Amino acid sequence: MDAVTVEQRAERSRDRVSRRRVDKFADRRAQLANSALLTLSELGYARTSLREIAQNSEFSHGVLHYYFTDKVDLIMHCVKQYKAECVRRYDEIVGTSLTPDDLKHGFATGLATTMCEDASMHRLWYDLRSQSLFEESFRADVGEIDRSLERMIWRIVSRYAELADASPTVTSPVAYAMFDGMFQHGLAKFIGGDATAGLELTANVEHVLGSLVFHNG
Amino acid sequence: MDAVTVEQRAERSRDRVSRRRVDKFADRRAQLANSALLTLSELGYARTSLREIAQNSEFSHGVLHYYFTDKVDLIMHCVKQYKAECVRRYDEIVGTSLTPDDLKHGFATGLATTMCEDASMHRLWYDLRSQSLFEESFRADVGEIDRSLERMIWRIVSRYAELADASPTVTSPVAYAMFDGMFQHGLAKFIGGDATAGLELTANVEHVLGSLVFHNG
DNA sequence: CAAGTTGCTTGACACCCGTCCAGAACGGAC
DNA sequence: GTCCGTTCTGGACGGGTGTCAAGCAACTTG
Repeated sequence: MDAVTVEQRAERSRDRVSRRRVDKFADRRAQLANSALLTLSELGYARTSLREIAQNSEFSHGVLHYYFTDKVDLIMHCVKQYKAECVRRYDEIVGTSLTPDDLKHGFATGLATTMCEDASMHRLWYDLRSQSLFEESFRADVGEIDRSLERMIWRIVSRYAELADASPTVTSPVAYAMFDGMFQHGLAKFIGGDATAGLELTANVEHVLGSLVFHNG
Repeated sequence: MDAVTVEQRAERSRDRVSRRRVDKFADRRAQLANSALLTLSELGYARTSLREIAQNSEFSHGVLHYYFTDKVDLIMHCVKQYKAECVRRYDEIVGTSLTPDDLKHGFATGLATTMCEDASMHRLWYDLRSQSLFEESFRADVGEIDRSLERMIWRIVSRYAELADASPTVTSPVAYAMFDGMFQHGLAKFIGGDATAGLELTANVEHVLGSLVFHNG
């Protein structure tokens, strides 16, 4: 009588003894989330409907409720996936440089590159973050992503200070807020059609990071 | 046969020879825009419908199309009104201080005050700015507001440098991006329920503004 | 092969949206 | 009073939305 819920399907799928095959349920979820991510980043949260998402995938709209409990569940799964991808990108930026100038330049160009190449994804992030100011149910996940980004920025700043034999002059939240602000305004410029936005961001980030530490001794 | 359009009504109203009475047409527009602003700041752009706006006013939903051509016309009128109010607030902050520390402290507390008192308005602003990354028709107005805010910040920074016999170490766009970033993150914290967000913003802004200039001589 | 589970499609449901419109209510001029 | 332009109401229309359930297809298991 009771319908099988998405949670129960996921549970079964996790409990399956035969793990020869990868978990098809989670795979489909990820695949659908990926389609949704494309549509979301193109239309924005408000204008994206489940039917639109399904139309840009190879499935029909009904299947979304087979893999996700409701729209919020879908969106949040997309956001988590986005977060993982985002952190991965930032991780690539860190740790490859051994001198302070290398780190500074690598960070600045890395930010500018992802800003231009993944502009649609980033505007979706800012869209969802704005929505979380109204919709309380978004805040937990959005807040978690925000904190992970802040930690990422702080790793850059403190590592840069370490390499330069210096100490940061700002706290972690302030550093994140500053770079996030610059990134956001660069993104707006870029989406507005200004092709120099990337180079501008690179220069600005380099300058600010350089002036964010105080040399010891 | 042709219906009288909103533009024609506005035109007649402007052309009216007897100006003893204030322009009732523009008055009602402003009144309705004000109701709309309240609803918008409470629900956000996506979830606000014309019927909801009308319900929070003392009129019916049909009248909105008597005073505004369509939904975008209404929203944009609200945004313009918001912009005027916003600039007014910032103007109150500037020019009352004669020492650099007074200006620094006045600016920091002013920012924190409006962040807490008008939190809903500010989140609407960030909402609309995010929407403008997707909806091109929003960009002109949003960009104009953004530029006016940048000019306002730059007046603060350059005036502070002048009072302190120093020179700014960053450009106008970077200064705006930094303070905007801090404001935005403070707002998120405040709306998330953190009562110390105001004081934190004050301290952060004071610190950053102080380190944003280089003393001459 | 047959039975049963899972995956997916299709169409329906109730609701909300922006827009438009016929007409009621109002208000001043004659 | 009548008349007429302005202001406002409330409902209708077409379309889009999230959600759900009935049924079909495909695959797994006995």
